Amino acid sequence: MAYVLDKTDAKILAILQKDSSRTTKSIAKELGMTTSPIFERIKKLEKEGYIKKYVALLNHKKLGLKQIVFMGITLQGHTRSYLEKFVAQINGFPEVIECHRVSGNFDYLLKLVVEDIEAYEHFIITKLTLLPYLGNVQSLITLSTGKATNEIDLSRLL
Amino acid sequence: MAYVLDKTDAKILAILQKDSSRTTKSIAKELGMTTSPIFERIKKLEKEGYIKKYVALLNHKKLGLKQIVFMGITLQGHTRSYLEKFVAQINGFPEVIECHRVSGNFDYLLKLVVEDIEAYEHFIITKLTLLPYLGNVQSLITLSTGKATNEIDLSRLL
DNA sequence: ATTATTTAAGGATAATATTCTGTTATATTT
DNA sequence: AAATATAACAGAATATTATCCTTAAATAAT
Repeated sequence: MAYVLDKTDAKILAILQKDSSRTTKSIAKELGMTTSPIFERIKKLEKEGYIKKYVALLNHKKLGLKQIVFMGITLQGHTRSYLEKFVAQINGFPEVIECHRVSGNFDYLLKLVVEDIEAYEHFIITKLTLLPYLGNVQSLITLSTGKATNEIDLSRLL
Repeated sequence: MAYVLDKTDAKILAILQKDSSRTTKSIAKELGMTTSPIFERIKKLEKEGYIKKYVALLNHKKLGLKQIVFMGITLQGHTRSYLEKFVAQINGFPEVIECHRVSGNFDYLLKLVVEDIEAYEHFIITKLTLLPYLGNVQSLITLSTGKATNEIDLSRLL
């Protein structure tokens, strides 16, 4: 039987997805509880898979990766093997941090983080265009980012 | 004078962006050092802003948010005040986790995480269409996600 | 070569994570 | 509704880590 979250679990998730360096003590205090149940709940949330992992989010601009690019891609063939091969190869490109199969005007939508436009061009020439069955490619160059978060809306559960 | 990363710093960042629950002890062992320098370097990386924050990544599907949608949006007016107002209002929508000003066929590219298509439609009707100056809207419904990470490519620094 | 400056090592301390036990509340069964 | 089983909590004890401090080694500057 599936484990169902209560509001306390939701609050813990809300806190941790904002700042996972929070201590159980600090969370316990905020929620008016002791550390034991908070600790146990967090462990359960991890074990049950509600928490996928803990990561450090880096400042990509400071690390020299200033350009975000989205690409809408159309493939020429759509057999299962084409699609699988495409995704497999995309997974090997560290520049690509997201690859979504979509419905609409493209087959795939990619998100890339690269140094600059020049590096983007280099990626296209040396990597992307080597993929077979590639159809149309449309680039969306990010000029600025107005919002960027990984926080899931949990208000429904709170 | 700007602080420049060495390879040890890059390795630490690479480790932490994969798993920030790693202890300094564990990292120290992996890099053949003691905990003190690792600890100090991490603190410096935080202070200098290379590490933005630590977060828990949640399993959105398990939390009932199964649908990812991208939206290409065109505005009717492009004065500064239009754009600023648009971004400000977008920031108030928890469904929208990313909002990028882009060049190309759209003005903005949005990424949303919602329960399902129905919830997406509800978002459009009750929230998006209330925005003034809205021009064309194109939806890209995600069918499946072949890759999704937050890990920045640090190979250049290693 | 000599002197600063930075970086690491090693150990000490403080804080937190983790475990354990007894208790209370909640739910289930009869 | 009473009895029983189950789950959640509080509080304390222990194990690990984080954090700080001092000294030594390494690197850079003079």
